[in-house]
Amino acid sequence: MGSDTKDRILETSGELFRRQGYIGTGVKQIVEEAGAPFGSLYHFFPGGKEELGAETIRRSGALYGLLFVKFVGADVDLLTGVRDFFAGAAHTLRETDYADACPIATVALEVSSTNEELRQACADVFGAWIEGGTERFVAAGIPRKRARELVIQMLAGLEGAFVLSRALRSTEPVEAAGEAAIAMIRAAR
Amino acid sequence: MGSDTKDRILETSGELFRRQGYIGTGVKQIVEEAGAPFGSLYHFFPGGKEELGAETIRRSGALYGLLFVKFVGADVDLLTGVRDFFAGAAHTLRETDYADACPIATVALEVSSTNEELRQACADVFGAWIEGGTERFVAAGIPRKRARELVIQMLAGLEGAFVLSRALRSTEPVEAAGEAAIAMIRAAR
DNA sequence: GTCTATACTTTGATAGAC
DNA sequence: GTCTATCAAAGTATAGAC
Repeated sequence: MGSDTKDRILETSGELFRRQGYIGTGVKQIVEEAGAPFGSLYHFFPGGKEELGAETIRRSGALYGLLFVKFVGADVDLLTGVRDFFAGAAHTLRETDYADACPIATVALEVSSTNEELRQACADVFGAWIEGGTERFVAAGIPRKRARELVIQMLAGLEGAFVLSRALRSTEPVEAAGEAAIAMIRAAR
Repeated sequence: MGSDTKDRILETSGELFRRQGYIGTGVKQIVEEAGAPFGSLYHFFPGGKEELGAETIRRSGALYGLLFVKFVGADVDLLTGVRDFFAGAAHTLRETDYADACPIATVALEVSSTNEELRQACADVFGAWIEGGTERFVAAGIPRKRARELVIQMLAGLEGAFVLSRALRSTEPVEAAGEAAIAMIRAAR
């Protein structure tokens, strides 16, 4: 079924897009770091870099959504889960020298005004995150309308904190955004 | 003193970096849209694209800081000013088909792990915004420590909302982030 | 399906006439 | 200082042997 080579290419492109963005990552670098033959890229992705980009965005986005669910699952306290998720994000930033933040934010900003197909892929991922988060917050007893707004506020805080933390090389923004999310959730219950 | 041609180049690169990022913008496109001779770029920026990039980041960052001061000056109510600033950001997004958001966020994410000089330029801009905002919030009666945290939370919310709004083509995230900022400021007084 | 070689385009940058 | 022509390198994509 799933090809090993194709999976390796997608995993590698996901890592590189997260650190360097879509435009800043060359297809030669991807196949080289994936240990894949150059021809395989166009075998598995006939649409070239753009098709690979779209598939990478959706795959990385789905995985990051699962990471959130792992921290903030239905079985754990919402407040505790969110706190742990932000703490984990700060920890990962420090461990990776501020390279590993959101897997699709850089790409989203790069392509939003220049590539409609990739912009749509990013929009689908963000939309799924917002809807999934809203369901989780509703399950915790927050009214749906407020739940959706709250998820967007939390996600925006996280994404913006990643921008600031990566540039400043400090986890202060991520920690501050986590505190804001916790305070807002506490007030909403 | 200041050269017209150099100013036009910086203004053009600022607009293009905001929409397409640093890597996605070619020097040829910059001089063409600036109506400047190609040779002038290397006359005014001997360090090439990187020197132009650093100067553009600092210039655009300073201008955007002034825009915030224009909305949230010492003479206007803090809450009103912040509300108007977010409303203005949402309005600009709609007017520009979601192209004009933060002038340096795309560049910041692109270069944070790949170009130390440009990363430092972005860090200087964000640092100045945070410090300037902190002073304004302190002047409004908020304790310094909380003021700094609050400014970072507001700025993170804005930056992240820009990422979401541009990709989703909706001002909902920017509006939600504005509401969050207002609520947090209100609670801090 | 794998892999190499290569075509074609665009990029940042430089040289040199004027 | 202005402007054109051009370079070397890197980018994406393709052809074709195996």
